[in-house]
Amino acid sequence: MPHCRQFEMKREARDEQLERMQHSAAHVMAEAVQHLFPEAKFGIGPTIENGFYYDFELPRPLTPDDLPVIEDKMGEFILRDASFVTEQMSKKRARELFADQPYKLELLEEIPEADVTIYKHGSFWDLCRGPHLNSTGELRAVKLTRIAGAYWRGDEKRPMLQRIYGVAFESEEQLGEYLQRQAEAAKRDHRKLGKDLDLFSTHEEIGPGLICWHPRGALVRRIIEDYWKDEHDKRGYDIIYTPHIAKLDLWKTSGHWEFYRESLYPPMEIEGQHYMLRPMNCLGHILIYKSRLRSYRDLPIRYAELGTVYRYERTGVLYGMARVRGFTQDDAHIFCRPDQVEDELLEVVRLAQFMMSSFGFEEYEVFLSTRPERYAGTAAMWEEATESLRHVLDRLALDYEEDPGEGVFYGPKIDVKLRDALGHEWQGPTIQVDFNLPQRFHFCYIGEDGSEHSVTMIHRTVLGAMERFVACLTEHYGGAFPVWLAPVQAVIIPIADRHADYAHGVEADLRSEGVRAIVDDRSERMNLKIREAQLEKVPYMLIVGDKEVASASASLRARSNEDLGPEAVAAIKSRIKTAIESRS
RNA sequence: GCCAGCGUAGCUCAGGGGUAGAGCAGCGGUUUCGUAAACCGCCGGUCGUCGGUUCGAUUCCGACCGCUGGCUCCA
Repeated sequence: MPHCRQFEMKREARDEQLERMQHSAAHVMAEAVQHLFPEAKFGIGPTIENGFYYDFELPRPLTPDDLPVIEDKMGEFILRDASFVTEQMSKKRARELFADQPYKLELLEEIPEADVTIYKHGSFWDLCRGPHLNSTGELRAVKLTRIAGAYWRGDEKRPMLQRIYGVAFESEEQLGEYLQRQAEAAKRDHRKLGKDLDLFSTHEEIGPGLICWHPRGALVRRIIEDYWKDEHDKRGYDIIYTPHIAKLDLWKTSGHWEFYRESLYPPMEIEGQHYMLRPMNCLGHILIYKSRLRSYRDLPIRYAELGTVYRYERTGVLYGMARVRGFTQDDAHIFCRPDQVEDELLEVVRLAQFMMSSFGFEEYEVFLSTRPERYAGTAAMWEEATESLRHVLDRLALDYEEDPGEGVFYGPKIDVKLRDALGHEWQGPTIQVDFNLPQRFHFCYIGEDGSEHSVTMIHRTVLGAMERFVACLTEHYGGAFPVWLAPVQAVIIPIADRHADYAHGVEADLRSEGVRAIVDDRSERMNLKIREAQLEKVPYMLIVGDKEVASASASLRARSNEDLGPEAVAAIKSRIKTAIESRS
């Protein structure tokens, strides 16, 4: 592969043989493309987490129909079993070899060493560091998975090349398993489950990236929000509400207008004043802080809001509920004295951890983002705050990765990232120190000495945004929400119409104890009702027929497909209540 | 925003230059059933929108809207 770019992402140690295969498959794919399109120009072709890709400039756009043709060609080359041979040569020599390959020439210029290596097999050669298989015949199971456009060197100002993605495995069985896993992951896709489980929708008439929460999705959200509010009450937060629009001048003062204009919805004019839909919640919180003088004794002040914000996102980036244009952040702003910063940060990270574990996320990645090129405040302030963040992470013995220069312009931050079913990484909780807004809005507190002191401001979410969080949660559980979050916790299934009254009695009994139970009293067969409840992933099914009516019981079935047999209604009730209380 | 693909009934999908079809859902009946789909009948669509080519367009072409896979971006 062209300069064998190592993927910078942290990756588990991979089977080296597999890596060689994927690497070699990329070369064979490039060879096939070269045969089919002699005028092809080659970009780069690295291995990635689950396979490989190669970028090409071609005389015509590729369509999905081209993939099998390329695969067939690759099959021929694999059969020929050409050896991979490496050769070291001077850059001068390489430039001659790649004289008609502008992208390769560009790559060559960036290699500092005097000599480079190329790998050859058959009639194909490529600038590459290796390693490779011994010969193409060692390739066992290769499949091209998709085509895509990709900017040369990831720069949207440069030409868009055509990228072909593929996977390679050591056997057909492994390839089959991989495809099977992909199919299973697709079933967890929140966009599919959102429709199947009737959780949310978007509408062309409303606009892309704007979510309508259906009753069941809204219920899941409400349970999360209620839990969130309770936990914030316990931790000394004050829950507030602030407006969704504000005068443009406010956003000019904050710097948002200047820094994020591209992501803002344009202002609207009302009574000769320009107003703007908010992209963030912080300004209302600041104005509440500033509504009176604050004493050092008042701090820290923690204002929390489930605040809906609107940001313009390019259409191509929108993704189900995970990347949208209107979303509700579980936001809070902490105003504190410099000596309180570290403890506050510590408590916020703990809260984020607590929230993640409450919702079953045991695996997530933590990133510390440091000072970018353009920044507010002073280098010393950044250093101090970054050190506090680092210290907090160390005190909690959290594994984290540093993202140098990836901080927001106004301060360093800690991000927690979750993965969805398809492997995408999404930012969940984020904790940011802000040096910008305190300056711009001059807020302060009165110290023991009676004079004004500057306040440190922390922005934070512990879930991220409700839309994205529910999307990740749905995928995490594959739609089978734990009992405490399940929109419907129990379906009571009468076997025949004559059992309906009893079923409704059981329903009322469960509901009186806060269990979300419904009776499926349609004139349908029990089998159908069970099937549908299973598909809806309802945790408990209570089947009631003659025997149950006679014994004040119900025959219990769990969505795990277990028939738990007959059980007294009182026992079922306490079983479900225990599950709810343990949040399992 | 960019590259490619897609858009047919509420959902999943078939079809294809002569104005459309299945299953499920819905509605009306029949059935009253013991752990993942009972049976019969009916209703249902300007084939995403607008424009063009054509005697004729849902089908071909273009633009737009939306969705999908990537790229770029992501406070």
